[in-house]
Amino acid sequence: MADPMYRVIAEDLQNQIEARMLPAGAQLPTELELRDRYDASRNTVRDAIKWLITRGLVETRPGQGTFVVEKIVPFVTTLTGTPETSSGEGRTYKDEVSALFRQPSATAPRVEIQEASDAVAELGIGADQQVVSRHQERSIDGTPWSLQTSFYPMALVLRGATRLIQAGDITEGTVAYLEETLGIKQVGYQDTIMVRAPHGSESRFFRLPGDGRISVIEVRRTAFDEQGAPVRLTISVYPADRNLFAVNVGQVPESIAAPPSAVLAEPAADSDQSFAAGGAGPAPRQE
Amino acid sequence: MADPMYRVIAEDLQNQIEARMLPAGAQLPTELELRDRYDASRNTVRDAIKWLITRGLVETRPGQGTFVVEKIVPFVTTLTGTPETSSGEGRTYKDEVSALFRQPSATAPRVEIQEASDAVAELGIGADQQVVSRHQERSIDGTPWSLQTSFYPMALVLRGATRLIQAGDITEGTVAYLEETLGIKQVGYQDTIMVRAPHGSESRFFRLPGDGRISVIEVRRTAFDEQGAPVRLTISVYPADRNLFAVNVGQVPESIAAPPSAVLAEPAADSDQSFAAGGAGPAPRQE
DNA sequence: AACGATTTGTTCGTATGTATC
DNA sequence: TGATACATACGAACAAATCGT
Repeated sequence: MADPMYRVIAEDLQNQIEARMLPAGAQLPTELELRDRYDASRNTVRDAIKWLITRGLVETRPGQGTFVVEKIVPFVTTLTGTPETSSGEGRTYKDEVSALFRQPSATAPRVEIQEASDAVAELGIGADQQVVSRHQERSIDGTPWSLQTSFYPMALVLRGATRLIQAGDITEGTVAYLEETLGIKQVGYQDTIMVRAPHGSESRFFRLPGDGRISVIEVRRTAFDEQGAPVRLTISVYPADRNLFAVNVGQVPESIAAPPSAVLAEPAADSDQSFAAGGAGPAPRQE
Repeated sequence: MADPMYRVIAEDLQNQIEARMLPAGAQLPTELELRDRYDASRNTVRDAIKWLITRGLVETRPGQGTFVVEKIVPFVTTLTGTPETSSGEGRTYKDEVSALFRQPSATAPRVEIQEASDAVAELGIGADQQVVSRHQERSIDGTPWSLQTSFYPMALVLRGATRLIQAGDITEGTVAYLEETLGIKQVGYQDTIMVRAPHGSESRFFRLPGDGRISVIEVRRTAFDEQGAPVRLTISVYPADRNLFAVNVGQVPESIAAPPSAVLAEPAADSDQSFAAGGAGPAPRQE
C-alpha cells in the first residue's frame, strides 16, 4: 500500500519475468500498452522500466521495444593466480576464455606515451615524468567485456624494453618480455577493486544506458619486482552486470578453485600471463 | 550540442562541486531555484540531480534539500588474509577498525535455524537439511557499513558445537571455537565478488535511495577444512559507494599491503579472525 | 501539540525528438 | 517514406517529510 505505483508495476513485471511468463528475449508490451494495462501514465510506466533496467532484468532498444535480457552467463575472473597447467605456467587470456567454449577477441594494443597523472600514482612516478600506456578492448562471444589499460614507467623503455612502445601484441606477454630483456621479475601484485558509475566512453563501448544506471567494476593491479618497486599498473574496467570475481586463499578444492563452468582470466598484462611461474605465487593447492 | 539538457545541467553542477564552489556538505539551490537558473523545467532539473546521485556526488533529503556529499573515506577490506601482528594471528574486526582511529560497532549475532535453500548451495547441503545462520549488522563511526550472515551445517551443532545456535558473540571467534571443540581446522577459502542492486531491507539499513541507483557488493566466502569439505559460508553485503577491496598476491611491499591510511577487515566469521594462523595462508611477505 | 512554509517525491498529461524497421 | 517505439522535455498537481513558530 505504501509502495509507489511505479514499484508496484515493476514488481509485477519482475514476477512475470521470474515465472517465465515473459521468457528471456521476449519483448515486453510497449509503454503505451502497459500504460493502459496498469491504468497509469506513460511516465510512471517508464519509471518502472528504469527500475527493472537497474536490476539487469530488461533492456530498452530505441525504435524497437523493451526486452527481457537473455540469461547472462557471468564471466568469472580469478584474481589470485591461475592454477598450474601441464606446462606449469598460467594460461593466456585467449586460452582461458577458449577453455570455456566461448569466443574471445581483443583489439591490438593502442600505445601512447603520456604525462604521469594522479591516476597512476601507484607507480610512484612524479608528475613531470612519462609513462607508456597500452590500451586494449576485449570481447567475448561478440559482447564487449572489458577495457584494459596498462601503464609502465618510461624508464623501462630507456633501459632497453623498446617493444613496449610499439603497437601490436607482444605475443609472449609483457611480463615475460620484461624478464627476458631487463631481468625484471614480477614477484607479486596488489589488486584494488571498486565500483563506480561508467564514464561516457565506457558506456558507449559496453552499450550501457547513458544515465549511469549500470555501474562498472574497476580493478587496479599494481605489480612489483623483487626490489618491491612497482613495475606496472593495469586498470581493468568491467560492466558490473556480467562479471564476477573470485579470490582463492589457502587450500581450496580444485573443483571449486577451477570449476569447469567458469573461466579464469586475470587482468593480465596484454594477452599473456601476468605472473611469473615458480615465483612467490599463491599458496600451494591441495590435491 | 548533442548532449541532452539534463546532462548539461548535471555536468555544470559537477564542475561547481569539483571546483569547491559548492563545498562538501553544502546545500545545492532548491529544485525551483535551479529551474529558474537554467531555464528548464523542474523535472529536467530532477533528472540532472539523479545523474549526480548515481555518481555519488550529492544526496537528497526529503523536506530539507539536496546536499553535496561529505568526502567519504572508503573502507578498505583486504580479502587475502591480514598481515601477521605481533601475536602472529589475524586481528579481530573491531581491532582492525580501531587501528584506523574509527569507531566500529556491531549488533550481537541474530541466530536462526533454516532449511537449506539454493542460496547456500556452496555448503553442499541437500534441500531438506538444515543450516544455522548467524546474522550481524556492522557500522563504522555510526554509519551502517556492512551486513553479514554466516551459515554453518546443522551437523556441526549435532557433533557438539552447541554454542553455534546460541545468540550473542563467540568472543574467540567461531573459527577458533570449531577448532577447539571439534578439531575442525579451516585451511582455506574462496571469495566470490559480485555487484547487484540492493534488496529492500538493505536499502533501508544502508539508507540508500530506494530506486536501487546505488548498488551493493556481495562477497560470498566459502571456507574449507583439511578434507576439502565446506564448513562455512559467509555472505557479506557492502554499499558500493563507501567500500573498496584489496587482494594481495605474492610479495607485496608492506607499506602497500597494510597502508596506515587503510584498514584490513576480512569478512570474518562473527567478530573474530577468520583464518587459522600458521595454515596455508597467503604467500610470505617480503621485508 | 498544532500549524504553516519549504522542499523533495510521485503521478499525470502532453508535445516533440530520434532511432529502427 | 511512414509507422512504431523509446528518449527527452515541459507544465501542473498533490503527497510526504522536515523545520520553525
